Amino acid sequence: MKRATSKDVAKLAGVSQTTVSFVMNNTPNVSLSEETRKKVLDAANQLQYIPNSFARGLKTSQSKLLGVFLPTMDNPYYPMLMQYIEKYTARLGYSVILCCTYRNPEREKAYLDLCEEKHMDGVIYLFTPNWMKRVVQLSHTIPVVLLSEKSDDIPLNTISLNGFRCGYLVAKYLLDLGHKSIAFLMSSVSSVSLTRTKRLEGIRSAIRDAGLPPETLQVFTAPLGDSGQSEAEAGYSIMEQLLKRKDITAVIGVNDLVAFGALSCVLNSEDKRVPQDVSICGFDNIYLTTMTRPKITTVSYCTEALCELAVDMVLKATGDSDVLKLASEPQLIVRESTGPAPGTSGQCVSS
Amino acid sequence: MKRATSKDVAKLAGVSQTTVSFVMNNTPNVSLSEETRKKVLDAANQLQYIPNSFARGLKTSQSKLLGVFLPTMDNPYYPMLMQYIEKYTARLGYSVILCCTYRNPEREKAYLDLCEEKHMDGVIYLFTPNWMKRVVQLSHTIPVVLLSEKSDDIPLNTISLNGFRCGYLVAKYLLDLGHKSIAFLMSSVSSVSLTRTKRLEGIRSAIRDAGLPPETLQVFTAPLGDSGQSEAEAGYSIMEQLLKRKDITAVIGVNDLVAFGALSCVLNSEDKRVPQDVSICGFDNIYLTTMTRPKITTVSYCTEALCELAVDMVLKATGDSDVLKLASEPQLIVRESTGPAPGTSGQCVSS
DNA sequence: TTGTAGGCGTTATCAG
DNA sequence: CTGATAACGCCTACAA
Repeated sequence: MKRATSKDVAKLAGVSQTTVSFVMNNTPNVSLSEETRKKVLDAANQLQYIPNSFARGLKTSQSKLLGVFLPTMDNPYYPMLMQYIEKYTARLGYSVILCCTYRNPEREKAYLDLCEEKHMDGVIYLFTPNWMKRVVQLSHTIPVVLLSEKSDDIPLNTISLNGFRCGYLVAKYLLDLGHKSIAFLMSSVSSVSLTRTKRLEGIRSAIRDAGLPPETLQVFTAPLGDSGQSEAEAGYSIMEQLLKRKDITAVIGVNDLVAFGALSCVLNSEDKRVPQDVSICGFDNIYLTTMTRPKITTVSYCTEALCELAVDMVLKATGDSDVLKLASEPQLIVRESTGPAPGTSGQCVSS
Repeated sequence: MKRATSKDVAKLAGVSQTTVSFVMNNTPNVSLSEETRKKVLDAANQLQYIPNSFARGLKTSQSKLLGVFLPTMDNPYYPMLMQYIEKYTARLGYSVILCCTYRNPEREKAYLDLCEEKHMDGVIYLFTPNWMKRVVQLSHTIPVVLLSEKSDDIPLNTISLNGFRCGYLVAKYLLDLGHKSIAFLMSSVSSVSLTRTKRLEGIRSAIRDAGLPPETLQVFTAPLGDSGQSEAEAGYSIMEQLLKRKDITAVIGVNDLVAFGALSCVLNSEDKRVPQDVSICGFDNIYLTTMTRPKITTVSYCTEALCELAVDMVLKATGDSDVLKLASEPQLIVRESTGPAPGTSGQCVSS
């Protein structure tokens, strides 16, 4: 049973294809009689007419498709953003294609090609591209927005997550709480990402500003397993080591997953408590951080708003307009997993 | 700058469009000279020729698009399946459109329509549809596969998660461990789903088979917040109540998220320990279950294999062939969160 | 082995 | 206000 075409509708309604098109699209600057309109609508309904998007695309070269690039779904951060994007685009009449790269440049490139082939109306990157050259090239054809870390030398619209500021915020907060020996926990995948590097820089900067020595921060990187859960594993295993030491009083996970792993570890130890003995915090504000007890202190970027903004930018972009660079103002979300350093009176020195 | 078309390539290569088409598609039963082939390939390369999928679709009515329906991304179970599906389809040259319904029938219907409009080559449902009539209708046009609970009266290809068996497995396991008073924890969204009902039936059946009274199982439902994290919240808050009682020795979450919430609660209590005082387990085998300490006992359905199977079914389906019904054979994954009932010698009675 | 020609279902430009 | 008619870019008999 073949699908009804606009021609069929026209025939049934006793009008021309053109008229059908006008009615279906509510074409402006065309006024048709109520009668014709109704006739067409009825016919369309009766035949269950659904416009063929191929034909339409051929004419309009609009696909109503958006490509969303992400490295993995294993970190809930990405599905969360994905969902925000989907929720918003659906309202605008666009659909979303999942472009999961697994941090594999080949896959990334393949999806980039796909974007052209399918004439996607826009591309949103939730991480820093690996094929920068190709992405920039693509951006001449299709609007691209990066929702990740900003790199000044990239000529692409980007909404920066402002990793530096995130790191600074967290570190300043811990420093104000009296912590003098802080650990930064990275999984090995972390090293890849610009965002994560920036977070580290931010932390270091806060320490410097506080007049403390660089040794205040110690960085630990766990070897990587193969699967995504290894981020939490990483946090757990590094924390196991750290528990043997007396000096560390605060732990910053490179993201919430790592922080979660670290927290699990401490929760399982007999002698240490969070936050009385160790403070733990992360970045991203994924839902996990509110599901644990204690709930995890973290940094949020108003992700939903940023996602909507990214969509707006991508859809509004008119050809090669000026490159837009925005930075989110991250917010520290203090919850239960952080507190004054042990042996401190605990006054919060912040302004 | 307009995209190159096959006509451009033909002109540059000094051949006809037809030849270009032949070369690009490696059309069988056509042998062209190495020379022409190379000429065309070079020209295509030089012009960065990418076939226009609209035009191609218009002829072939294939979109190389798959619609994946899921209720939410908040439960990691769904992103996990989504990722499995994406990983596999990408290899087969298909892309995936995220159809997130938020359990809202209107959205679901809208996406169903979209599937027709975009001529998707297949649709995979990761939950039980709400517009069964519409889905069945759609299935006459587009292959549909359900990866969820089987309902005998639904004329759709389905891979059943076999919720009944899942419930049975878990219950039998706990019963064998000597538990005589078991709680089943549901969030209020759970009540919607067929899968979850089946799990409950399976549990009850196991109890019956063990010759124990129905009161062995007590069912608790938490009121629903608005967001997805409330599944874990539900587990947590119900567990808070249960901790005040002495009778319950084992808790089954309607899914891993609920189980996780329950676990968090117990972990935070002073007097109870998992699994010594309470056993906790769930369903789905999401990555969270291995991230906690103790790791959570759960049921797995070999989801990756099932996802690939679903994709195969959807792509191989030739028109209205016979409806295929498969059932997964779920596997109990015993981890650290379950153990013998308190006061039991703890022998495992299982064969 | 290669080229010609027609059509897929829309939209858009013109006349009427 | 409505109706022919011509593309859009590709595929595919069929012809050469």
